Amino acid sequence: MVKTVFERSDVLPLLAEAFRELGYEGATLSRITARTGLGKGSLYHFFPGGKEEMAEAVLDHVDRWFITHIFQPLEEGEPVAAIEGMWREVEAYFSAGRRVCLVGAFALDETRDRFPQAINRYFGRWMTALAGALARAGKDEQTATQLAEHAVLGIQGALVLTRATADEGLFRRALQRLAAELRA
Amino acid sequence: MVKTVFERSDVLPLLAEAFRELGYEGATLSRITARTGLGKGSLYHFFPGGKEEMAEAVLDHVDRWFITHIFQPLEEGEPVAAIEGMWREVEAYFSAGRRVCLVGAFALDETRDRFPQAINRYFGRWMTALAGALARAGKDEQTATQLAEHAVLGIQGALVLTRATADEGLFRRALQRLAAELRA
DNA sequence: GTCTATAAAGCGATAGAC
DNA sequence: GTCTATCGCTTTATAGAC
Repeated sequence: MVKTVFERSDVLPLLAEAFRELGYEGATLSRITARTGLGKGSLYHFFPGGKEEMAEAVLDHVDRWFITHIFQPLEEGEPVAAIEGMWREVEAYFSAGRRVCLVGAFALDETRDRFPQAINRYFGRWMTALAGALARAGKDEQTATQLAEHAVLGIQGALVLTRATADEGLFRRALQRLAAELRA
Repeated sequence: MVKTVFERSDVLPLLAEAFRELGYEGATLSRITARTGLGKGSLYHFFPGGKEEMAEAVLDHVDRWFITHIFQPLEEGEPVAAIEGMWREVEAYFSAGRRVCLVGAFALDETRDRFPQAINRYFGRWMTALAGALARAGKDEQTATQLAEHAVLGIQGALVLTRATADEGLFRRALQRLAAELRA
C-alpha cells in the first residue's frame, strides 16, 4: 500500500485552493479530503482546531505571499518599478481572473465575521503600501490614497466580473486600464 | 395563537437578504426559517424545488428590480439622466456598501455553476445597457463599452472592499470617482 | 503521520395533521 | 398556508489502531 506523507507546508496551497473555489461553508472536510488527498486524521493532526484553524492558516499563508511579492516591494523598493511589478504579479497570481481572491471572497459573506482582523489587515496594508509607493513616485498624499483605493478595488471587481462573465479578456483589460490610471 | 400568513412575494425580499448575507451554502433552511419567520412547511409550499428554487426565485426577483430601476432607464431613457439616476439607485440599493450584491457573491464561489445563465445575464445586460447609454451620450462605441465595464466592475469592487474594511465612506467615494470618470 | 470507525449535531427534504 | 415530526444523509470532530 502506498502512503504519501505530507508536511503542513505542503497542505497549505491545496487547502487555499479549496477555500478559494468552494468558499468557507462550501469547503467541507470530505471535499478537502478529496482535493488534498489527506484523510481527516492527518488534517486534524496538522490543524487541531479543525476547519477554522485551517482557514486561519490559509489566510496567514496568503498574507505572507502578498507581503513578500507585493507589499514589501511597494513599501521598500523603487516605487515605479514596484507598482509595475505589482500588476505583473497580480495577473499571474490570479491566473488572469480564473482564480478568485480568497480574502475578498471571505469578506463578502458572514465568513468575514470569523476573521475580521486578517481581512482588514490584508486590504489595509495593500492600500497603504500602494499609496506610499504612489506618493514616493510623486503624487500628493490625497491623490495617492485615492488612487490606491481605486486600484485595489478595481482588482477585486475585475475578479468578480471575470468569474461572472467567464470572459478572461476582461481581467487583462481591467488591469491595463487601472495601471494606466496610476501612471497618469 | 397568532398565525401570520404570507404570500410568496412577501417572502422574496427576506429570502434575498438571507442569501446575500449568508451566501448560498451558508443560508441553511433553519437560518432561513429564523429570518423569514416561515416554517419549512411554508417554504416548501412556496418553493417546491427547495433551496435551489428559492435561490432561483431570488435571482429573478433581483433581476426584475434592476431591469425596472437601472437597465430599462439606461436602455430607453435620456442617457445622461439615466446614468446619474443609476448612481443614485446603486448607492441606495446597496445601502452605502453595507449590503452586498447577491449576484456578485454567487459568482465568486461554486454557486456560480448552479446559476450560470442568471449571473451572466445580469452583468451582461448591465454592461450593455450602460454602454448603450454612454454611446447615446456621445462616447464612441469602444470607449462606451470599456467605460461600462469599468463602472460595473468598480461597483462590485467597492462592495467587496467596503465589507472588508468596514469603511462606508469608501463606497461613496468610489461611486463618486466612477461617476466622474463616466462624465469626463 | 496516517487511517478507519464512530459519535453527535445539523443538513435538505417529505408527510400528514390542522 | 402553516405547523410538527420524522427520514436519510452529511457535517464537524474524536478515538484509537497501525
